[in-house]
Amino acid sequence: MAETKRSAGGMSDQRRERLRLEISREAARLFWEQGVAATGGDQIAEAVGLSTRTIWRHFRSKESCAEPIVMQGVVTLLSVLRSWPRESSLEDHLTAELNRLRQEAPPVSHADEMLAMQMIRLADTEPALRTAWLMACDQTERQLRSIIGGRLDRPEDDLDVRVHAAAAAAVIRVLDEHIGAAVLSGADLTEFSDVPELAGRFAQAIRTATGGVVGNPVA
Amino acid sequence: MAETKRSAGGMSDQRRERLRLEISREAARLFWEQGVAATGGDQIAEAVGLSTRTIWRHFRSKESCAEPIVMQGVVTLLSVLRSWPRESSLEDHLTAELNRLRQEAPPVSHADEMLAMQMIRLADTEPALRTAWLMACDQTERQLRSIIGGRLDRPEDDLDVRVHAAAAAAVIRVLDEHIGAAVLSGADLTEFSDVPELAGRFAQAIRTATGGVVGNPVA
DNA sequence: TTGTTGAATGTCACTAAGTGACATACTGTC
DNA sequence: GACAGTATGTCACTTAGTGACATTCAACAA
Repeated sequence: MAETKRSAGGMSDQRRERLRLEISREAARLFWEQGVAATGGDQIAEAVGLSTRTIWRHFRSKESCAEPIVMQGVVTLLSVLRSWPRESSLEDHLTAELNRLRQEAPPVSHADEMLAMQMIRLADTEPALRTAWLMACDQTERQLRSIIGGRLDRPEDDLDVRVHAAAAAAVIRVLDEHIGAAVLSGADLTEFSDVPELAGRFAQAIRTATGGVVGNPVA
Repeated sequence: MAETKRSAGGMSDQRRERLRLEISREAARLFWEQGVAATGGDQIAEAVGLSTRTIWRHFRSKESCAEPIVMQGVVTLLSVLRSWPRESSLEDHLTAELNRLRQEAPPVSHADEMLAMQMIRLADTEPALRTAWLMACDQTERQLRSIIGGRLDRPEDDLDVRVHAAAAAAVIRVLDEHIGAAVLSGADLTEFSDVPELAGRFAQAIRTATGGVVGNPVA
């Protein structure tokens, strides 16, 4: 299990995150295969090869085991937004970056993306998982605050920044839910393989939800 | 405990909601006074005068006991929006209705509003309560879908309608968090007693978040 | 009044989520 | 190789939450 080195003062954040993700993968697989209620902490622990006690050291509750894998569904978009240079428009940057990622090694595996979509789907009917999904989106929103705050040269706890971040996070969530549902229904995958079109939809939605404040290049 | 009559086929929804609210009030009070972790199901049950088993018949989890009271923080706005006539602008309708409510009997007591704010405040540091708050906002969003769908003459599961509803719900949530925090910090209550100003802020935020689609009168 | 019916509640035993405490194993440093 | 600190395992324990069945209560009918 030891794959990465530890830095001074405890387990490195990176290693901790990797482990959480590993647990999350197994938990999500079990949730999907047999339902949340039918999956126990013992079962998750056994699947990942740890003691049950250790699971609860890394997650505060059973449902929250789904959060990291569900986050994988938005980390790509989030990291792309973090590298958004001030002189580019949202559409241009998104299109360029998503195209680049399509060719290079993808940052998140296809299997993980499927698991994330399955969890979001389950969240539609299982209240326990819905809380996990909403908490993941809440994290997204907090990260968007610093991104948008930086872009507008304002503190990230500024009210307007928070309002814009919340609106942006909300539309990203709905689009994610929509795309996930479509993919899982066996819909045409090609519908979402047109990168400029997809990037345009996200960009346009964010631009609209923030009243045009987030989208244009800034001086 | 019997206060309302039962209609055919079980407890009336109204009576059920009243009971849930009553439980929620006691739970919220205890959560605020001694923390969520230190409050047990038995304690909530005793405070409201029911058996513990009955608490779990009405709520799926301890944290969810906070949802109804937290919802009270937005029901007023939501009911005002539901009565929004097509020929009015959002600003006009909000101002008129909030003014009317200020004079007539308020639909939700001041004590309940304080409890709601306290729960939202706690949600900032207690993950367990944050899930309850986010779930309450999720309910708000679903109701906004039908309101916005009706206004735009579109089905409520239409993608654009869902996107607009999500953005609107998100900004309402942030404004609520902001106002709640300000009130609890002992800030000037008069800052929020200027009805036209307050209505204008909500209206403007919703209008912006929906790209101007929600706000104007419709033919 | 009395009997009947159906839903809400109470009681109690039980499962499972989650924690505290302490022993052990691992990992990097000297 | 000894040392120090952290992660993990083990086990007892608390408490959230459920299932099953008895009881109470409100409405309605005879």
